[in-house]
Amino acid sequence: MNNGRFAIALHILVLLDKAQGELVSSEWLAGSININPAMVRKELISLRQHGFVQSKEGKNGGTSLAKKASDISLGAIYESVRQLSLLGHQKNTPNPQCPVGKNINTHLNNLYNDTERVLIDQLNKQSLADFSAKFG
Amino acid sequence: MNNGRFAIALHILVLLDKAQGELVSSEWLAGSININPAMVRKELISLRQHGFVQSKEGKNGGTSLAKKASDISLGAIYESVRQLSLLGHQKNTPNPQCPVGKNINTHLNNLYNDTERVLIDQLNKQSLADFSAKFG
DNA sequence: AAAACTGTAATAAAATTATTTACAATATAA
DNA sequence: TTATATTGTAAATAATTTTATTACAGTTTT
Repeated sequence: MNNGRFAIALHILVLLDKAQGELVSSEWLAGSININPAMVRKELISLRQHGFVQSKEGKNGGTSLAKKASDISLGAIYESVRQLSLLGHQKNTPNPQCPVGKNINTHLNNLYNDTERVLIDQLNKQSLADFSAKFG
Repeated sequence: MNNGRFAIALHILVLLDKAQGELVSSEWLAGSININPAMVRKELISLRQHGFVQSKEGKNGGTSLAKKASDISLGAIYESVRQLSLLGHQKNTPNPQCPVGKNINTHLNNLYNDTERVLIDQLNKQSLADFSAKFG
């Protein structure tokens, strides 16, 4: 993977869970995570697109969870932030004249996909509610 | 993770397996992977330190596998190139005054470790010999 | 109409990763 | 015993990716 976004997304979602439906501003979220509010808003775009949260504009606006925390699996959160394949190898351009080079990307991709499937299954064993509960 | 090195390391090891004990030069390896020989040599340092390969200096020198391909698991290769934790979050410095921020790194680390354990177990189901056999 | 927000884009900075260059050391072979 | 091929390693540079900042238009509420 590649993704510090996972930590940010999960952090946001835990905070929203703790807010119990109250609207929370991006500035407040940013204060807990200790990053810039614009970064939070950027991640919120994605979380909204994936149906995890809903936002309200304007004064006293903010964001809340769009579904129950027990219905959001950590695997789904992972999938919302993942970009490339797990082990990276974006710009892999081996020599096509070599029998190994010619085929390695196919075999690597198969391996990555299988591995990532297992990783997501593992994450799916836990919901946001489970994770959030660890914070007492 | 973070690691394009995994692809390079595995590619090198497959090539060495195919060479059946013949010494292979870093230049030749670099030609198949289509990267610079110095990059190959850098990765070889690590592979040597992990006991996967052995090198011979001087004219007609090169590198060969130091153990049977069936005794090198993909999980061990992964572990040789991994640096930080799986999902990245090196510079995560949340607000310690927030009850969530204060504890999130602990919980994230536990989650990452558990997840990575499963990932490595999955990779360990395959040896270098198994992977190399896919190349006919 | 003022204030407190979100939404979004553009830009900049920092960090990471990859590449190149260079050359000393070593071993073989002519 | 000299030329050559090769590893070992470091330093410098370049490219890419990630993260952060700034800015401001659009929305709601008061």
